[in-house]
Amino acid sequence: MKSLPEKTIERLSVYRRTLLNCLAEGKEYIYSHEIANLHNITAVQVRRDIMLIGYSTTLKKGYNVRALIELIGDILDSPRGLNVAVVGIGNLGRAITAYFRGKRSRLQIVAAFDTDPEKINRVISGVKCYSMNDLQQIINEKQIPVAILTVPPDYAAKVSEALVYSGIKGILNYTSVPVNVPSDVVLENYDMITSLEKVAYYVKQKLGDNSKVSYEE
Amino acid sequence: MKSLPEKTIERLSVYRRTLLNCLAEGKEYIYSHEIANLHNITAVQVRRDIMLIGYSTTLKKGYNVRALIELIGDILDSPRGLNVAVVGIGNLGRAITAYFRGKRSRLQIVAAFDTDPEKINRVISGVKCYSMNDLQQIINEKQIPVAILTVPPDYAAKVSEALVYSGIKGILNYTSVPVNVPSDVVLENYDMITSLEKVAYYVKQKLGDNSKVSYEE
DNA sequence: TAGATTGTTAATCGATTAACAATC
DNA sequence: TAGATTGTTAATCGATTAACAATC
Repeated sequence: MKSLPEKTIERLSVYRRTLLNCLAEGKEYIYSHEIANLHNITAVQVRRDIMLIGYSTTLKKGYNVRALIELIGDILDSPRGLNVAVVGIGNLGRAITAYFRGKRSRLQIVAAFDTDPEKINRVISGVKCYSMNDLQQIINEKQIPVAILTVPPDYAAKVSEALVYSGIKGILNYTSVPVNVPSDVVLENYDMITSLEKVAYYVKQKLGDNSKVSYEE
Repeated sequence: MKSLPEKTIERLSVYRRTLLNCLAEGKEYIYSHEIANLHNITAVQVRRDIMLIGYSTTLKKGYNVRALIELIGDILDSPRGLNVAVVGIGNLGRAITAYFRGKRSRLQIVAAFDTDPEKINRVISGVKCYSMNDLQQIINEKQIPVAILTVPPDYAAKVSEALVYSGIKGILNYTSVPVNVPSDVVLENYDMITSLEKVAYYVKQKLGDNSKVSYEE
């Protein structure tokens, strides 16, 4: 279980949520092909992922849902949970905060940061907002290793530098600009413009194909 | 230029925005290693991407920024642009709409949909909101091939079905649940919970390594 | 020319899938 | 047993990178 493929990590996160739903519906066992159908992937891939995390069952009645959830938790979750900060609490920051609140108990959003005096020291979407000037202090006091970056594009570079300097270990970058971090800081780029342009590209391809039944006219 | 790798498409989208910035700063030519540094990738990868899109330069003073931007536009953009709908105009939907407005002129958000009577027929984040009941009618009238799905998780499955039925060709799924679409519909899953759990996982790994300088203590 | 740069093939790496043995 | 299912190796596919020829 040393080093799991990145794609497997992603799928485990998705599997877990599906499995939690199954459990809520009273389903205690699930076949690999059932998991596969729910995610539009193949049963082989599901079985391989499950093999990689070291789970196996002697029964032929599918996997034990509870056991799988627990095992995925052992892999993904930190034992004491992990604190998260939202940096930049504008439209997007607020939406994401609201979106996460209470969802994943092991990942707690414990602070927001902004430069707007109107927001500082207030509770926004259930999270206390601090001044960007107190970044380092709060991050240390509250032991926050993960930051969600939702500042305006022009601030992304400087703020991410400040985050790294303040001891942040992982950044989830929602801004549409690339940020630079040292190699010991985990960086995940989550570029919404790219994802939309990508869909648009493939849609364009399809529309082009279909012998002129085209929106492009 | 038949079929470009998916990863190349993603990078082209990012390159273009960087190149537009360069142009705004008056930079007319750019080396492959400059592009690479801005994106934390290798110059070889940049050159290969550029090779794949069929651009090349005889000069040794870098690529012509304007020409590259135009060429990327030819590949990614539809000649007449592409209309986009935001389906579910809650926190996240509004944030995304505000985020996109005016950014990419070739991808226009032309309609929002919701079930909340308070929202229907009002203009929200600059976009007219329609009833979810009028999905098919508006999508056809306005010729909207792409939908951004930001409804609450429990509605995702049904609404995506309705979108497909209404003739949508591409869905950008921001909900944290998998949706099922026929193979001729482009689907891009954009799971925020997964991306955060992924960062948390890799941060956990790092913290575990560093001989007990750990937040988990 | 020497150095910097581009363009491109071949090798490598990582992820998915095909094939199939094993088991209930 | 036959059929369904799991577990796992090997083959394949896709993406990145190494290596290097060509050019200014």
